[in-house]
Amino acid sequence: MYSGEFSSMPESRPIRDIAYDRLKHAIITGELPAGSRIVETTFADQLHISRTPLREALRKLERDGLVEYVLRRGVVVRAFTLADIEEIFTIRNSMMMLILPSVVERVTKADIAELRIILAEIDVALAENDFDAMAQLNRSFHKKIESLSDKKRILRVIDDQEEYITRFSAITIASIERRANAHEEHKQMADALERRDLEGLKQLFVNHLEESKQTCIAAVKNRGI
Amino acid sequence: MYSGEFSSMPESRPIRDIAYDRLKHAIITGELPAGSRIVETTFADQLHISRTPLREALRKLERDGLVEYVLRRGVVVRAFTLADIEEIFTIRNSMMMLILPSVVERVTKADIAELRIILAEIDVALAENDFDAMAQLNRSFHKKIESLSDKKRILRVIDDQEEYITRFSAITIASIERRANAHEEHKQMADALERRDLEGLKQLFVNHLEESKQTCIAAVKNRGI
DNA sequence: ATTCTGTATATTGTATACAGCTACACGAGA
DNA sequence: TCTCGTGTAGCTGTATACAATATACAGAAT
Repeated sequence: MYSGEFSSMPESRPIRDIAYDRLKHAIITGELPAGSRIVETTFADQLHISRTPLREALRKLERDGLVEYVLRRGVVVRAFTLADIEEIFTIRNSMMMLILPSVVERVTKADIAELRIILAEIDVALAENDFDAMAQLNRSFHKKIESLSDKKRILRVIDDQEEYITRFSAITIASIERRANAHEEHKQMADALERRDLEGLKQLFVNHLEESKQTCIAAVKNRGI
Repeated sequence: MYSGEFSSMPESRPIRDIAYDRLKHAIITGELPAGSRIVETTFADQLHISRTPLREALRKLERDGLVEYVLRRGVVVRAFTLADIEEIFTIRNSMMMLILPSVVERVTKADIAELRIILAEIDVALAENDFDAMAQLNRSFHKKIESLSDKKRILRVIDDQEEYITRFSAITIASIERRANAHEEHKQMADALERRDLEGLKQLFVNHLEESKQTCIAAVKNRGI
């Protein structure tokens, strides 16, 4: 029956997952700001799908904590308080401390090379003031380091928490000194990782995340959420 | 149309949430063991509901990580490895360390009294060898302590992780010496909390969770999951 | 003017219909 | 006996239909 824009992928995942990804992306990027109401018929029509898979996507987002469900009123994109941001960074920091030993243990020369490539790309993005690319690359850098660990469940916790703050990454990057400093810190991380210097790496992460948090909080205070 | 067993609650939550709770409970208690396939039509009939709300419940369980989804094959209750259990306790321990300061800061005399009541009830359950009651009460004890914190997001992480191991609580309690020791440790926790002895409490939790973990792992190794 | 109320409308909650895929059983041929 | 279709039953994926409820708004009563 359905033969819309997804038909090109014969082996494709269920439509509900595609809808889920789209909505999640829209929320994370801020395209759908906090407080937005997600009316099922409207969004279903917009995505050219029926309500059924859309609703299933909404149930997932509900469990993710990205949207809030009100009985008989549907879902609304959730807002965040400064306390939320504070906790998210705290959790993330704590989880990083837990996986870093396995990261240091498992890292290979090839991994370091990959990290250096990303850093070089960030250099370019920095020079070109390409904020979108920077946000993407910074995320890749962190993801790459995290992926070196084999602690799947801890990684999932980190991932879950990260989803919430990604929408503020643009804000953080907008800060001139912060984006330069962050880049410098990333380079030091790659170095520490190459030396398999666990303690050094831990300290770098603690500082890095603390700085990011402060920048994020300051920015949100100024602009509101 | 529907006038089944839920009709007695006119203001009730959506059926999908009731189905979600039921399935979750069944998984957590082990009534639905790992590997069980959840066939939509079968379970929908069983719960006297249609597939639609059941499917939405399944999407939530999927995000919880309690079931696994296979394309065009539906969902299966997920299995756990020892590595999973290890990580779950690690995460939980780490999160507890993060909330304990706020717990110690916010605890009141009334809270302590509540804890002592639970402890007295555990005394009774212990004497009567009522394992179910013990499991329930132990959980209440921990929940009560956790609830003293105001760190909502961290609490949610703890809660999420706890869901996974609850199904092993019966195993843990089955160990004679462990259940006596655990009770003793709980009493010491209440005392430390009353003294607002943060460091003591931290140490007690680290030991308590470590012991629980070891018992859990040993039991699972013997019986399999 | 204000408040209340009835009704229309919008939107969610649930059930059902139908299409398509997958796995498995069964039988034909080697 | 084994292998390889091939049909069929069972199940999932999606769409649609229908029911129930909340909201908005107009009009009546005060």
